[in-house]
Amino acid sequence: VAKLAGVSVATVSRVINNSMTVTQDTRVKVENAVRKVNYKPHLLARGLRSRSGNLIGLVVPEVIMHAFSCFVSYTDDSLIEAGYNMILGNTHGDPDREEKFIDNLIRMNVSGIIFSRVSDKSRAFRILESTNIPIVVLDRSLQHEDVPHVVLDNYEAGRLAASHLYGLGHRSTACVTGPLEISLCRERMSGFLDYYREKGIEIAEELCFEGNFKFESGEKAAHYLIKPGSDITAVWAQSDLMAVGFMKRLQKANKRIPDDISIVGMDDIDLSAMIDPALTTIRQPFRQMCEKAVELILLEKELGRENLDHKHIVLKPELVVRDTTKSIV
Amino acid sequence: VAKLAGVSVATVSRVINNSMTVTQDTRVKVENAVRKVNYKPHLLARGLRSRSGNLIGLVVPEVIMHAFSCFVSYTDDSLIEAGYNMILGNTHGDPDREEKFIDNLIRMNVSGIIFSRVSDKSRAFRILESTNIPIVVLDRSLQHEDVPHVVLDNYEAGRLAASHLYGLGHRSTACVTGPLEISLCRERMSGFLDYYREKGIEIAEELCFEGNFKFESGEKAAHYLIKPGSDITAVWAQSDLMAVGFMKRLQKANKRIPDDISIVGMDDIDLSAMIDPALTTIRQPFRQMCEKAVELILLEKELGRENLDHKHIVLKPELVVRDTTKSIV
DNA sequence: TTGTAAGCGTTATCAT
DNA sequence: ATGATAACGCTTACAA
Repeated sequence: VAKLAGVSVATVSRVINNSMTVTQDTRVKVENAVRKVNYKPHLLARGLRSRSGNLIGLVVPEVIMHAFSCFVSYTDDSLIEAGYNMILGNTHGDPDREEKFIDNLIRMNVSGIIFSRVSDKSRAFRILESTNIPIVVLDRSLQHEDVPHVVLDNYEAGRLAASHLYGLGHRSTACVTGPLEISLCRERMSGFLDYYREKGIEIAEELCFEGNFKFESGEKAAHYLIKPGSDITAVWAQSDLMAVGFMKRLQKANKRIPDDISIVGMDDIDLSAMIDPALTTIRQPFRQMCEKAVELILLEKELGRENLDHKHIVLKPELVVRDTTKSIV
Repeated sequence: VAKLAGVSVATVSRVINNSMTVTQDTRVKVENAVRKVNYKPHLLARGLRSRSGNLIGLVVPEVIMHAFSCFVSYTDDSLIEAGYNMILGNTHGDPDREEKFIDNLIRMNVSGIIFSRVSDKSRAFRILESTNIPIVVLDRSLQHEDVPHVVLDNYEAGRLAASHLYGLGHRSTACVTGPLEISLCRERMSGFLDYYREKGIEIAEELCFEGNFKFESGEKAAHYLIKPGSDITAVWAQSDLMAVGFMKRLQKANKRIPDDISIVGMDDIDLSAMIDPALTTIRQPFRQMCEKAVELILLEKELGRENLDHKHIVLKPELVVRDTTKSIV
């Protein structure tokens, strides 16, 4: 290609990779030629030879859910910044697709995989163990796992919600969880329950409704939990969407928020600030999680998984008080 | 690799690519070997030689906006179905990033680019013209362009909103648009205005508020349009988010929806059905748009851009009537 | 039907 | 400091 400008292909490669073993003289010559032919190195061929491409895979269960579209956007940002390109896999919560896609990634020799697993049932790790591709688990981890990961302190999130409600005087509360096959949902619930337990209040099992993070399951939860005779004064939902569904059902039943029932959500999606009344919620630091995940995977690539000092990054949730919670003392 | 099982690499390649010039006998032999070593072809090396990889790029302005996260999800679905992998670029509405990313795609020799441009100002086409990579413009096209595209009939969407409101008896209406530098916003507005004009009603320029598709600009629009003395009875917002912002501001001012003012949105995002009252809106067939875009780009890859019969696919919007519009006759 | 060898666009090694 | 040349993992003429 650009060697039609005096030198050998090797030298061109050196110029492009800023090898310092090249004269200023020839460097300029090559750079001119490059500009003239408008030459662009082929990124994939590069990866082929040097055994290290510029591709990093991101695996998420559902792009259209707010939390994950944040992951997609923010991870992409950080990767681009670091000079990588992102290849995205949407598993739709299906372990088969998950496995298939990860297989694809391996076959592309990606430099790393950032992985938000479908559920605790994910089998995909078996495949990954046989390679030495750097991997970081994002958001959905298992407690006992040794794999590097970046997660929220979900137990603390539960305690935070509980402490806010308890502080406002609520003694009779309920909890709407995500799918309990996802371990972070169990952790959140434990945090919530434990806090109340420490205060001498045992939340009955019937007051924990298992939803699926979506709007409709929030509505269902309200239907199930708020019966005539129920004395619940507050609820924590493990996603804002469920919280909003809960509110909608309540408003239909002519309950007033927060006067009759206080509600806390989780995630702090845009919607939370838009609705009326605006939702009190627990914010997850999505952007920071993605930044850390990218940092970690780059580090892992450089040092090897074994030599990683801090393989486990745990970030803190933050309480955002708006208008759906109210003191009842 | 797997040629340690009797044959030559060429034969292995033939087996894997289902070349029919191979004996059932050796085929079985090779397949066994492949299974034994758990051999996986390198997808990128493949693309290098055969000049046709399995990668297709998707360029969107903002992953976190609902419409675009639909594009991401649905396009990925269709691509996976067709045996491709998607590489995603989030341009954040920045022509520079757009250009840079498209450059990257070209340098990876992707088999195609599906492209939802930043705005009419996008310079990226200049780069693309110099290659013969198949390209399909999704959603945001320019009227006079010859590039293959898949778009909504935005003019018709405007007419649809207008005809619904006119049919309900609304004679004094306003319109909240997206950024007018995006041509589809202008088309939508024209459709809306033209319909009313044909009925003998000229909508004054001051009654068209230019927003940016987001919630806040809907609030601003309401603040601007609904002054004391204004006799507007209905509004069309070019995005559901703006419609919801509009509603929120109205509710704050103690206007009743739809009794005092009818509202029509656009997109039919999940939120529309969640809020109270549920939003009447114009639905875009996002899934279908993505399917068509993938079909088109595959066809373009096969036939060449010149031999494409139908380069321009225009899909129809659909009115979804809910609770924010009401007859005033 | 199968093997041999060339080639895709890079980088890495080894002379020079 | 630079040039040949091999190599990366695959596909594809062409020859056998």
